[in-house]
Amino acid sequence: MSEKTFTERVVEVIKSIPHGNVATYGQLAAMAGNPRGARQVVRVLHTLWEKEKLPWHRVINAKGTISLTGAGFDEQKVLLEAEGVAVDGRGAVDLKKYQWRPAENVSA
DNA sequence: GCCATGGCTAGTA
DNA sequence: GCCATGGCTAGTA
Repeated sequence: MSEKTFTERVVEVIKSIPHGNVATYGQLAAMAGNPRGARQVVRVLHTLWEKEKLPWHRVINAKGTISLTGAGFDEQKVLLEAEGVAVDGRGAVDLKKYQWRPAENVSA
């Protein structure tokens, strides 16, 4: 059988985060089939973002803030703001406003 | 062993 | 602030 691995599903789900939206590590893990796989989402981003051209900047933590520090923090903030996502000085994003909610996007 | 989490607790104001 | 959690990439033999 050629079942996709959890990692492959994580890659796909990250790729489908819409422009101008954000998703949390745990949310992506759940969408990929494992609600407890947040750490794996972290690993996928860390190791595959370049090779898979992942929109890594659209992934933030469950508190709704940027998890990166230093230069990475600044870059993520800039990339998000460039696509219309407001980020405050602490790196906080309004999840109510910008979190990706696939179900809401289903055409009526 | 590694990783950019997440959720809950204790301790302070 | 602490610690349980999950799946595996990179590098050597």
